[in-house]
Amino acid sequence: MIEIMFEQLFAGISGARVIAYAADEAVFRQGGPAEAIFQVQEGAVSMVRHLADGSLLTLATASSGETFAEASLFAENYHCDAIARTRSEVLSIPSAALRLRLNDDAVLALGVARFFAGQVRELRTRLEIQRIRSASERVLAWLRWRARGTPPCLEVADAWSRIATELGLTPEALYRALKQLEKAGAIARDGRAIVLPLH
Amino acid sequence: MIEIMFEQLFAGISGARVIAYAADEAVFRQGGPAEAIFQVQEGAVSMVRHLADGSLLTLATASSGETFAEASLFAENYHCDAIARTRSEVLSIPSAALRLRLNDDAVLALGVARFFAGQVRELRTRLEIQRIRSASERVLAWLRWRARGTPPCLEVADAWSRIATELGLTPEALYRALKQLEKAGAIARDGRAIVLPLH
DNA sequence: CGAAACGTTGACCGTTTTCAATTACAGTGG
DNA sequence: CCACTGTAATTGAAAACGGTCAACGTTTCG
Repeated sequence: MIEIMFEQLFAGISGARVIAYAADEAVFRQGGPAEAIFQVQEGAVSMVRHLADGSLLTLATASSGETFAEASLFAENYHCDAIARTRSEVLSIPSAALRLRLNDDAVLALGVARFFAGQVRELRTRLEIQRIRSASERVLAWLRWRARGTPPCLEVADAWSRIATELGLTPEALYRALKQLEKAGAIARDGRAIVLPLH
Repeated sequence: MIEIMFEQLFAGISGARVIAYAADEAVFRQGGPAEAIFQVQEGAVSMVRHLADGSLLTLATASSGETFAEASLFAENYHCDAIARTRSEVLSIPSAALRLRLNDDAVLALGVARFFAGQVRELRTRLEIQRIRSASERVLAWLRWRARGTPPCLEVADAWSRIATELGLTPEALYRALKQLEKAGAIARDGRAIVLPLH
């Protein structure tokens, strides 16, 4: 869903390209000119801020499908480093042309606002799910959030270990939670598909 | 910061008013017409979705200063309930007038986009901090994020117990983490002020 | 003054992490 | 076609950590 919106939004902007980065390579540096807005195609990119005492603080990590450096639409310079965590491919959308158009084109600006509003909603939900302390309740909440249809079900495309990271759990804890939920009848598994029976 | 931006943004919109809600009272209901966008002044309001099987899923909880139902700018109906968790006061900004203006006024639309982009950044960082498992490292990351100046320091305005909630910890765990950080020399405390010594 | 919320500490318990080992599985090259 | 290699999935056991409960001191405010 995010990808589609993102692609639609910026379909009219020329100069988009996909760039590959090695692990630990910088996509951009704090203080550098804010030239583009990005979407991770493959891999993961962390936003890292250099603090006054020389230490580092990770502000965010964007994985496949997620965007980063949206603020480059509104700022002159980047306020953190973007470092590829692993070998990554990143779609880069130049922001200069976009910025120009945004000042005249209310519809485009509104589209951007709408896109960000959607991200806000998604992030809030992820945050709410993160605060659930019990591993299995957290996993169940995540599944219920992602599931579609009647009965609600979903195909898990990513590796479970990656999902464990998104959930703030260790892979082991996730496996155990899934098993427990299955045993309790809260979910049914068939390969990578999960079904949530209606009570 | 969020409050200021929010107030600025919607300063020109008429019909804003503050409404008080009792605990468990609904600000709006899923399916109802999306008539306003809100900011919590006092208390806390949860967004709750009704799922197919009749159960509930909490999507977000907005506390003092935070906004909710931004999506009412883009949708006809609310997609969840908003329920006051405690006695709350909520600033309500009618969205119909706003929607009209947004289609013509690119600057306002861009301001809204910028506002949401800021929220996205903040939420991403909170999410990143939430995944830190160790209580004291989580607290330290939060402090480093919020601290300003040299040496980095911050005044804690809210009650610690509220901050504990924001951090996804119990108050007890937070007190212990603070004590531990202080003993380790990672922070210095003076009443409600926290200083982060430069190494 | 008294009530209510906040702050602080201690002890115990349960869950998750951690570490380690094993199995399944996909891709690769002999 | 099969051994080989790396990654993901799974299970077990022990330790660590934060949650919970309980008690008490402190501050705030009507």
